[in-house]
Amino acid sequence: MNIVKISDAEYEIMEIIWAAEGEVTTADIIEKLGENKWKHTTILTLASRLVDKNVLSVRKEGRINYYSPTISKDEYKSYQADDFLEEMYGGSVKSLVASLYDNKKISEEDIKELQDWIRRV
Amino acid sequence: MNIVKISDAEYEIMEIIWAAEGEVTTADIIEKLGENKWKHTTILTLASRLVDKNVLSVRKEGRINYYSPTISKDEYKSYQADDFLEEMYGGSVKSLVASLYDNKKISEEDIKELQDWIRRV
DNA sequence: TTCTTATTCTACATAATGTAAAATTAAATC
DNA sequence: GATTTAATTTTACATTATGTAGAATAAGAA
Repeated sequence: MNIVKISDAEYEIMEIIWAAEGEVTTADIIEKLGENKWKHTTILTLASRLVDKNVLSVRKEGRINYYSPTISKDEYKSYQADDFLEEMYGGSVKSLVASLYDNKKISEEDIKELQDWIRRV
Repeated sequence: MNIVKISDAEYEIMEIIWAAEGEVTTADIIEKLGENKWKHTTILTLASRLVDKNVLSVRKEGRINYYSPTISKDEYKSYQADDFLEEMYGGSVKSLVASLYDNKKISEEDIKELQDWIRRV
């Protein structure tokens, strides 16, 4: 499956859908966002783009759309992470982490936490 | 310093400049790229956009431009990496690596390599 | 002074994104 | 069944980034 990047506005919609369990209707999305964030047609546009991007699927029942994610948030993020890793560090996590460390973007603490995780894996 | 993202074409120019040592002229860039990649004005446009983005600096002597990076390739990459990390994993490397691991984007081998690196840091 | 040539300006098409009105269609109501 | 309501789909449009380069300008060379 080819996961494409989604925009900031699209991501906001996905967050709501990921946070919910089971299917979500447009009304649900509007409720979570608060009526004043976007006009409802805007939300529908974003949702349909997400469907185009294969990250959201829709089931139609009468005139109601029921949306559900085709991929979990964690999966989505890991796809993006892997993409980035591949693109920038030739797929080497070590290179990524070392680069962050050398440029002081992460601390000893961060490394320690990572170390702990590795031990437990 | 605020590091912005640079486009693919811009990145190609930067790679040449990063690979060189010291200042680089337009002629140098054209030579490295091969005459047929882009028209020279295209290269100049890209270079000027890189200057706008503060990732390239230029020194003018007569009518010749001498370019040099304002940031190393590794620094640039680490900025992007940090950005990504912040955006997607709230700055936690552990979360990033765990997510990659859980979703099978990286192997035991990769983890082992990371482990070795940590030991030596 | 005129010609070359390197650089800067201006231009333009394409794609992504944010945003939403207009049109359509399905359901509810009279 | 005809009409109103409400949800979805279509169409639209401005803005920005990007790839690409021709026109205009300016600085040395001849």
